[in-house]
Amino acid sequence: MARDNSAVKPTEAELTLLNVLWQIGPATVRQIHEAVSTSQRTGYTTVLKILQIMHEKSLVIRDESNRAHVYAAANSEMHTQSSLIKDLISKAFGGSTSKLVMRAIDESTSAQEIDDIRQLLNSLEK
Amino acid sequence: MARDNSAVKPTEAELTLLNVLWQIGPATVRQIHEAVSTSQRTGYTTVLKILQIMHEKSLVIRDESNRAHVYAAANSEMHTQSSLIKDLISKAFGGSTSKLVMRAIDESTSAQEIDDIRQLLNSLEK
DNA sequence: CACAAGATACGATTAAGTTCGTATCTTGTT
DNA sequence: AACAAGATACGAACTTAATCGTATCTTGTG
Repeated sequence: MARDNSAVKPTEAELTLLNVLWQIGPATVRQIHEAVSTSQRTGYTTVLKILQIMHEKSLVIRDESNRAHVYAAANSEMHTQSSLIKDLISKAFGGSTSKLVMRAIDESTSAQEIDDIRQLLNSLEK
Repeated sequence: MARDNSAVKPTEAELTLLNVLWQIGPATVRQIHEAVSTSQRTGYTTVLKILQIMHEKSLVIRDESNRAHVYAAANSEMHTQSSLIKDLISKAFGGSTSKLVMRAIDESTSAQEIDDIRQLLNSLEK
């Protein structure tokens, strides 16, 4: 029986690749490697290997119909973000969402962002 | 030259011990081990070893004046929470605090917590 | 002052994550 | 059909984390 992927927490390197996939959509190893290379130096086979491991963990799906396999994130960015945030809330904030929000907002938070958050709260009124 | 501890991200096991220290204050290995044992089975020397490593990393300070060393968190809970949250925002939310807050609040968030967050926003008005 | 209780120190083991070199396979083109 | 380009697969090396057994040290008490 395959492990439920929604419980798997991506590692740091894996998260980097997921960010690429969420941004550019399904892509070949070459494309992913190129995208990653703009911000860091990483070998092609390293990216390949990590994608293969992610495939085993079901963090990505892949289309093998062409010679160059096409990888895509198995879960949405939203879903993964929620899962990461819940993990942090339980491990470092005693389960309190409001404490986390309090720590998240600080002097470096722009007025625009604070406004966005206010809007969100208002939309919860109903 | 010693590494700046504010850049060190505690591992999961380390965070567990820090949570204990923040809760009960400076404590001996035995006390920490006892506190941890209520929720998980961990060997005494395992706790000791992790504390020693944390000491090397300057995540904790220790008073060696008594035979049983007394450990204390080197940084406040607030400081560490802020640092963990910033790390997550940059790695999984493209640097957007508002996106993180949006994901943090969901159907499981209590009315009380939402109210607390609203209060926080109001206090930012000025 | 010896000893036992209980403390720290140390080293070994295991697992996971990251990286990359090399081998092998596939396929379009000559 | 052979070759070269470029793809995947595989395995090894290295690092960090986590766990714990054993050795050693310290000290109050008889």
